[in-house]
Amino acid sequence: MPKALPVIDLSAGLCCPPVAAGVVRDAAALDVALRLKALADPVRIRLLSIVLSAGADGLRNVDLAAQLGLTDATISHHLGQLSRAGLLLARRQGTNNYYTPDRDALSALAQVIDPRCC
Amino acid sequence: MPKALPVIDLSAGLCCPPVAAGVVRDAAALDVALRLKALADPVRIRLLSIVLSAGADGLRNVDLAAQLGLTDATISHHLGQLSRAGLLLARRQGTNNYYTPDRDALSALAQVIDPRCC
DNA sequence: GACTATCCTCGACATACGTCAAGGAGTGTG
DNA sequence: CACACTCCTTGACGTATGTCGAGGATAGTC
Repeated sequence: MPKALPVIDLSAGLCCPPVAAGVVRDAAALDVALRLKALADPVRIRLLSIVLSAGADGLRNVDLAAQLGLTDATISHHLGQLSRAGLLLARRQGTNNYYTPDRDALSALAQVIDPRCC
Repeated sequence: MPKALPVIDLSAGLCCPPVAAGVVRDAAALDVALRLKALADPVRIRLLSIVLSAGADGLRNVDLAAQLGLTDATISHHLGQLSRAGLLLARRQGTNNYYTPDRDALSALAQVIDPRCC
């Protein structure tokens, strides 16, 4: 990518037809690509699976940093990526930030790239 | 990523439990992440959608280059990424290479990241 | 053989990305 | 107020990535 990617609001829900439904437009392709890019990292995959397997209360930055063996700065970076893509929800409580997955957003993203579904 | 990612054979079928099924192992996370990374590009999303919407015979490099306004070298690069990730199949015929989507692989990848499905 | 078409590889360039160390901003608690 | 804990931001670093131009390999045509 030679030029900077345009900034897109990814916190809104995904609303794109599946890639198999027809040739996607530029904007839709970029939207999907940015969400997938937020997911396309081994740390973030593990992070998501941990959060998905955790209780409904969610998990904190420190919890995840300890479990993944990375610094809190790095975890904060990854959490930011996932949150900005709308795949993770944050709930502030005192000094703590509890993160929970947005299962609807994940499911919607999955359906977009599934040529079988829908 | 400070150090080079280990090379993994992605041409084989995806065989991972959904991320919501439990905390995924390092290797599985890397496998899924690499496949998603192959998909996490606007050009490759458009490319896939074009190939998915095309006939069963598949499309050639030149066809896609013309439709996307990129050079054949760039298209070759993207096609290589998708093929190496096992998401695209190539069929050689004379000097032509016809590319078709691997719908099963795409569907499998979608199911891995879908917390609703399965 | 000469020419053309298709595809791939290579090298170069600019940009984006993951990680950490250091430090700052809030929010509790004594 | 002082201290501790949690989280985020910034700057720096090495690496990876997308794009192109140039050129090479193979197959088909005249």
